[in-house]
Amino acid sequence: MTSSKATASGDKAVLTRRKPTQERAKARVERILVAATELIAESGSDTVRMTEVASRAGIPIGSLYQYFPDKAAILRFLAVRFMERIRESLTEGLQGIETVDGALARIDQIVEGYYQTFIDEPVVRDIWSGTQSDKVLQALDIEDSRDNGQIFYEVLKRFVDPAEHARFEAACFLIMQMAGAATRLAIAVERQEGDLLMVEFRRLVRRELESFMVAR
Amino acid sequence: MTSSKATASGDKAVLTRRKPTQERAKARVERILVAATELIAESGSDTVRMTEVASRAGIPIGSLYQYFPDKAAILRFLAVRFMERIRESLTEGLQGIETVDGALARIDQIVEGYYQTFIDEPVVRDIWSGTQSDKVLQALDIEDSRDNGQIFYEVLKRFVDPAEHARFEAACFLIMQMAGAATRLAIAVERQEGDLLMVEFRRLVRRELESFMVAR
DNA sequence: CTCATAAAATGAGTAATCCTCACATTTTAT
DNA sequence: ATAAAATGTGAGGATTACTCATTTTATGAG
Repeated sequence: MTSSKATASGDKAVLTRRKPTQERAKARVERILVAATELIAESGSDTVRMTEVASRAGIPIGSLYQYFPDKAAILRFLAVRFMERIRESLTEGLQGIETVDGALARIDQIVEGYYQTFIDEPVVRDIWSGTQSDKVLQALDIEDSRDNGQIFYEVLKRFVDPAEHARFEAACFLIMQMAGAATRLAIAVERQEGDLLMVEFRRLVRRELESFMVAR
Repeated sequence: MTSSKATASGDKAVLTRRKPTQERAKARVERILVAATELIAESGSDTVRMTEVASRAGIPIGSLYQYFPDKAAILRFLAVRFMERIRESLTEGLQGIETVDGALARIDQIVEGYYQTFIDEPVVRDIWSGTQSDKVLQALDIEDSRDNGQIFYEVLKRFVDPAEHARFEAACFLIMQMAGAATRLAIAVERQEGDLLMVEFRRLVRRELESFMVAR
């Protein structure tokens, strides 16, 4: 999934784009992404113009469209890249868990780290706010939550009564989406209030997980 | 807030529009909204064209812009109208609560009713999915959650230890946003899975509230 | 090295669509 | 009846995502 090829584009017309194989082409794609990232950081993804991205990247507009079928594809690429980053830190953060308490503490850290990432990176914040405006990205986000929830579930299910496994799986999925929602909310309000909301959210998650994790 | 005048539009330029005072004008505004609603129901808010709305409403494009400064304003109006509807049913649903158990049961009903509304009304679903694509609407949504959370808080705080009131207030706000997120998720996936997720969500809310509501 | 063929690059132009504004018409006030 | 205010109108301006015919560069066989 590192390349720009995405089967998810089967919405209206299948727009096949050149896949960068030569070095020069790969460098170009990267320059496009850098340019887009900079411009988003400067003025928000809504106001970014394709011509601006092209000129900032130092390439003609036609070349830009060689690699990205449309504007949304650029944002999508950045969003997917971010999702991959999150996935990694999630997988990493869940490694070597031994006890229920250990698990809960680790999850607390993960959620807090997630929030911090949004605070620190304006581009992530911007693109993520607009996640819901693109149906394709919306679907990707849901699938991402589902996958992350699955990872969560696999790691934690051993602490859960097998009779509750199905429910717990659903809960993990739900929690992932809610983490996104809570974080979006927290970054949208004043910093201080956001911090407070995240504290409450972490408590909520803990409580929810505790309710599943019987002492063993 | 029933009129189209909204202070929230202080983003770029203040676009003051004619406020319908004559009967004819009021009828026109209503026809615009009906036309927009129909078209959204038919093909989704993304693909609705202003010229289509106008012709469906049987008025020229210029007249449409007499009452709505831009396309987003129409969607916003419909969204706000929906928020008002929800607010009413929320206020109503919280009336005459006597016990903690009564409160919890009532809230369960409210959340379920909310979900049902989304399932039953495709237009609501469509506009709401796009809530996050419009910054202004996003802000309105957050303020709405805050207000609803406040209503919740006022009704339920008597069951909560005063020392926890501040936290509880934040939790109510958070829960409102999460209800929106959970519902959006539930309607985005297959019906059966959505039902399951909502069951989990309701359980989660109940657990969260129970944790605050000490027996009295 | 030379030429033919394929791949990639280019940017002026097309198409779609939001929205304006100068003028016409209708309503209200005196 | 007349002036003033409110409302109605739709051709066209403005923006911007995206295309495609043409030019440039790479490849490779003779």
